[in-house]
Amino acid sequence: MESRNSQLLREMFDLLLGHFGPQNWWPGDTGLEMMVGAVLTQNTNWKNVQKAIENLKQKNLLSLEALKALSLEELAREIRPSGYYNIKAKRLRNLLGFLADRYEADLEQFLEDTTEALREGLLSVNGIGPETADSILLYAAQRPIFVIDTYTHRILYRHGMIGEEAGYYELQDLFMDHLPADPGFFNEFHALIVRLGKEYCRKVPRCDVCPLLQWGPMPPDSNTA
DNA sequence: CACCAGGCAAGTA
DNA sequence: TACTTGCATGGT
Repeated sequence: MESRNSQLLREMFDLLLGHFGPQNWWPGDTGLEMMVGAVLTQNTNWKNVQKAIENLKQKNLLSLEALKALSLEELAREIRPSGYYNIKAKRLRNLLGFLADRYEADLEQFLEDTTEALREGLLSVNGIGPETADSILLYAAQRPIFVIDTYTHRILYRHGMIGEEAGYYELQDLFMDHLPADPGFFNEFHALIVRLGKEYCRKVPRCDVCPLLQWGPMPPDSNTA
């Protein structure tokens, strides 16, 4: 019995794909664009991130050389629409420094490294946590890593598949231990989860009963007044 | 007007 | 170790 979780997750994916269709997420043109997007989207609507990225693109600043040449103030001004622009400018700067130190500022070199080394390195950068690191691994480097976010936690919790206190890696293992390691599949699944979260699985008290996935109980969030 | 968004780090006890 | 707070714009 290839575990009940495996069945649930596959059923979940089929329902979501059938209902929403393919999401075609992260249509970033380059690896660098997706890495920058991964940082800029921290706790931020993707639409705001697009504006920031568009600013960089229009001024031909979306390259390692051009970004490195910008002062922190200039960089912050360009990414202003993405919010938290001062701290995100620093974080992008930290990421650029990491690429320079470890990979000679060569994205090809970066993308050839092992998944384990990349992940460990990315997590050592101030401003890059588990989700940002995994987003870069999945989208930019196309590694079979499942990205966990707040929606994933909320949805699985409300459907009784995890405890409320479950951590990032507990959730990630749930997906990665029970599903085939396919980057395209992980990409689509994560995008569909976010889509479901946005439309149906919001915070209490604006939480509706999910119309798609009704196989489990749906407890409220205890820590949201 | 309030609330939220593909998080993370620093400060506090 | 376990909470709490700062970061900030733009859309509903």
